[in-house]
Amino acid sequence: MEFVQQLLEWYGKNARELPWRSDTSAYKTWISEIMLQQTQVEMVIPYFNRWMDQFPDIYALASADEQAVLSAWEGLGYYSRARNLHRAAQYVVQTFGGQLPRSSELLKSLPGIGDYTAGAIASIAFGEDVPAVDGNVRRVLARYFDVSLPARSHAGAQELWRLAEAHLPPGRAGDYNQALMELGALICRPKNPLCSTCPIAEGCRAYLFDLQALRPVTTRGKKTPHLTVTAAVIRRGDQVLLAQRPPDALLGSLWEFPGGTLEESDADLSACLQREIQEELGVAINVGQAFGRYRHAYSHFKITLHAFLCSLSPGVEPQPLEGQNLAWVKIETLPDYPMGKVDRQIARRLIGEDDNEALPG
DNA sequence: TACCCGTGGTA
DNA sequence: TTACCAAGGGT
Repeated sequence: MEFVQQLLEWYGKNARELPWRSDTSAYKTWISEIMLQQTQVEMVIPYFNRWMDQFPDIYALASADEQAVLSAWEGLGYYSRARNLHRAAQYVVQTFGGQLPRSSELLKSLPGIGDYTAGAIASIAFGEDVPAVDGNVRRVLARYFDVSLPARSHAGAQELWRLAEAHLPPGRAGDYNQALMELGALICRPKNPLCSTCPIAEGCRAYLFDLQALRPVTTRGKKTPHLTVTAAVIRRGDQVLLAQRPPDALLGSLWEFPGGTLEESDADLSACLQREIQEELGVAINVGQAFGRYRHAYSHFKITLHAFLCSLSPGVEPQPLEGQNLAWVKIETLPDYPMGKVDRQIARRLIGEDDNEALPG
């Protein structure tokens, strides 16, 4: 059976013990697969364990507040995954009586489940004979079969799915898919693959031709822009002002210290902050002393954020001009509001934790 | 289709 | 420092 028998044998001996592998229930498999999207195993493990304590089944998830779901997700990134998970749970409870659909095709109808995740859940939890091609599988197959089409192109993806399906051992799709992924993660790594210990190196064309570094074929990404942004820590007594971000934006539905991007027309950082607050909240703020400089890389751009302690003149009340939720929050309750990394650093500094997180200057 | 969407690790 | 990568999906 070509390389598949060797692959399955290797997987049987070398599979890592992971929290979601001891019980391949549909719910646990689903949660783990969503968390694992674009996220490494070591990062997911503690989140998965906490999640199962907090939302042990689909009913607990469906009935939870979105804010609690986002807080459980805080730090994992790609927050639409959490919002989609929450929506999908409610949909499954309402439409399917709490039972996740058992077929790959139906699973794809749920928000947040695409081709890969549908194949993974259907094969691992329900035993359906369907492939699941993720970044690991793309790399393993592109090397083993020396696929020269760009892996992320339409034609390349089609070819890789075809290869995955063509070699799928009936009745063992779950192990087969996971074995390919495990091999990609542990042996057939993007850089410095461990070909000397690879169980299928013998038949690997990339190994034969020494093309490992050129497979899979990738295309150049564009350069990431670097923006300068400002944020206002507007204090009033023991409270501070938070704004909730739009649901479909970057860091959607998370809370932040209001502010925005420095523009050419801004004379300086203070002018930028005053303009942004005027636009978003309809008020003039008094910009006080600097409260830290933070660098951060998002998925497709980088920022340097300058935070400032600010105040409002007596009687001035901020307005949600862009339809956003606003909240005056006591400092000690800041941990209750889900935030992205930079805003969380600011919040922690306000509380008095991690006094040295901000960069000098 | 290309672009948007987080964060942490690595070379 | 920068670029790339990680169990991708939505639009």
